[in-house]
Amino acid sequence: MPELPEVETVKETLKRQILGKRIDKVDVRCERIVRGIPVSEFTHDLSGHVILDITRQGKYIFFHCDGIVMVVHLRMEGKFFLKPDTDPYEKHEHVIFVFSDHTTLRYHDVRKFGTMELMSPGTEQLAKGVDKLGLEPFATGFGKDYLKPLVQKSKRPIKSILLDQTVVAGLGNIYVDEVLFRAKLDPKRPGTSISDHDLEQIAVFSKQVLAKAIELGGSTIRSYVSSLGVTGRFQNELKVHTMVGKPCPVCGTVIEKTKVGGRGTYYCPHCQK
DNA sequence: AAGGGTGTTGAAAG
DNA sequence: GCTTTCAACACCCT
Repeated sequence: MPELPEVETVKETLKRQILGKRIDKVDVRCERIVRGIPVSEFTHDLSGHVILDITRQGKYIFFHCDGIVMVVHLRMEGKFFLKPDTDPYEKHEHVIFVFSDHTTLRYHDVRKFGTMELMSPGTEQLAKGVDKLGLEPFATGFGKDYLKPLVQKSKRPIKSILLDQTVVAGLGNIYVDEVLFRAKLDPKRPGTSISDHDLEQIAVFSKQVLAKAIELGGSTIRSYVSSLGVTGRFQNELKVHTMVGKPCPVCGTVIEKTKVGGRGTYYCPHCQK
């Protein structure tokens, strides 16, 4: 369920629920989720440590413990649930963190794409993927001038450029469609064709859309079971994404669905040039 | 009922 | 390099 607003919501919810808890043991039932080190080392290194803080960068979540940092990416369908340790494990609960207070944090991931990796405190910026992240839309310095060389020197479709996490950290398939609709840009336009004014629009709407989505707790589409902290309400604000066949809220033209860079893409063929 | 699609990303191939 | 395609996996919907 991960784009920046959903990950932010998960992070905030987790902070309220598990800060200060001590990990007694970790049960890994799907080994491929743990990256970089053997599972035995992963569980050993986390056991006995207290969760002191939880932070987010792009779509990555950092669990800061005393002496170790766990870097998690939810990929397509990763979710966390807090449950009593007496609850039976469910089918897709692949990593279970058992706390000393007999609660458990369950990592649920139907497709098993999510990742967890351990870093020494202070080196988490070097984690794979994190090391190449571009600026978040809210970061100081994010704006037209930052985007200019990254966008205007690329022939790739503007949508693909904005999905590239080394360019903008945090935008994903939903919010890119929404940003490009508000900026009135055809998702297939090559980066080289994007004007300075367009870049300004992209920067402004990236901030605006993500801020509103965070405020509403992210989006819940595809009727997911509500996961920890993620029963968002931004889906009610979506203007194009998932709206194929519906009228454009601006001009009434029927919203179309196409494919850009292999991703399902919703847009208004009249408004977005 | 097989095939295409799904809020991601990185490895491989061109 | 840069850009595109595809695989990782399980499930849902035509």
